[in-house]
Amino acid sequence: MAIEHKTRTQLVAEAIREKILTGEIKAGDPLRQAALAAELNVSRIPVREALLQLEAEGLVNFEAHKGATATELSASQIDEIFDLRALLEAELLSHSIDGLTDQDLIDAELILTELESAMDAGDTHLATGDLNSRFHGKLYSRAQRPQTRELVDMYSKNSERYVRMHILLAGGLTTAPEEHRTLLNHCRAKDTKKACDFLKKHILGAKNDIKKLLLKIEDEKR
Amino acid sequence: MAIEHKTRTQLVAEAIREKILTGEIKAGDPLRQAALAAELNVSRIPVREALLQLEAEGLVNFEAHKGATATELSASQIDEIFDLRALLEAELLSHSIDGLTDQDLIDAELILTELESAMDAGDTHLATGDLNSRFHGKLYSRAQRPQTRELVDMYSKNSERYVRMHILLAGGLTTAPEEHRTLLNHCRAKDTKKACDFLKKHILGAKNDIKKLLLKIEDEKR
DNA sequence: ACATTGCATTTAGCATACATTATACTCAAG
DNA sequence: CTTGAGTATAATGTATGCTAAATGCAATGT
Repeated sequence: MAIEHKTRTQLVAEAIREKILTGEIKAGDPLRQAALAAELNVSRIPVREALLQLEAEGLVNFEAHKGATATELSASQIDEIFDLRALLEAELLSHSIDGLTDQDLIDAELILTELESAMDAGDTHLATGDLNSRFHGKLYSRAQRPQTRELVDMYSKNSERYVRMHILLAGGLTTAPEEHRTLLNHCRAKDTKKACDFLKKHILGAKNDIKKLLLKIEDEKR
Repeated sequence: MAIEHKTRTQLVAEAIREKILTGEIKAGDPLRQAALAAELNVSRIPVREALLQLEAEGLVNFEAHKGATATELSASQIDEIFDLRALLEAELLSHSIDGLTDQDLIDAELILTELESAMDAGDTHLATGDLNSRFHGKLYSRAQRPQTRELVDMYSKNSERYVRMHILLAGGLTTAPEEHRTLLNHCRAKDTKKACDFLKKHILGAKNDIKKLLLKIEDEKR
């Protein structure tokens, strides 16, 4: 295994992405190239290139001569993104479900139990989001649709900070864990239609929770 | 109206994009930063940044320390991209169709007649692709789904060179113009289901044509 | 008091120069 | 003849510094 040589640009991109996802950089905040460069001990070039990458990921807005800002997602944008996720993830699942092996299903269940015990332990942040996306990822793993997968990953990354915010403010995921169990069972039964329909509902349900929260926050600003 | 100041990066990106779409740069070709910089009379910095943008658009692969190449789409990737397009464009249309005004429909029809006369005149290249995407764009114009729209635009840009290739080699679009008429009629009737189903078939039909061509080319390489 | 123009400051865009990595080639050893 | 280490070369990655655009502020005139 060759040691991998990460470029400064990649490291900087990771650093900034993390800052945005954790909320250290809030939506709308300007991202000054010089400040970031100084903070991370690099020149402005890798910072610029990292910002360009993050723009492609939808995490920052980059305006010529004006600078970059962390993207601010309005309630209507959240709406659209989750609709897209429902559409794309159902598509992925439909292509993956028949290829899922028994081992895959066991793995998925293991992740689920881990997720449940993490929630019982009151682990509201980090772990739950990660485990959640690992569970979904497992179910999509046999889809052989790399581009679709990439899209889905991008959008879930982008929604992550809002999910985290929601977990923080609402004190946990409101979407019950048994929803995941139900989904898993549909997959076990290889019932494509039921599984995909349920998945869509599952995602759209999460959307509504987050949207409510966001609308409340948008309101409070006035 | 303020004059718009295009940055060198943007200009370079447009130049390279055009080279790729017209086929001047063929799939798989390496893109040397220094050569492009010299050719376009800029330094390597804007070239690098342009290449990063093009990577986000899926036109270029950028590998650290190895350089950039024009992306090479295999038959299976074409397959996936067109599936995605069918899914996303149907989604867009479903959100747009009820909002389409009479004027929109007239505009769409005008574009169609223009397209038809261009094809009659034997204009195999440029115009047809552009008019085609303008027609589709018109139908989606009331969707109020900016992110979805952006995705769709990205993917049609990315497929464009293959469509052009197909037009060149097969001597024209095989998808008959009356398909567009049929689609337009469904939209006039505000028959969402029929319109979307037909649109999907329309896109998947184009997919199969192009895939056949691509498989033949891939075969001939052996 | 208000708008407007011009200047100063800040910040982004870009060119040049240097550092680092990957690759092709040479040459020696097995 | 093949293989492998080492070196040369060419390409990419990054730092530094200069240029140009945008923003804020002050001064001037109405």
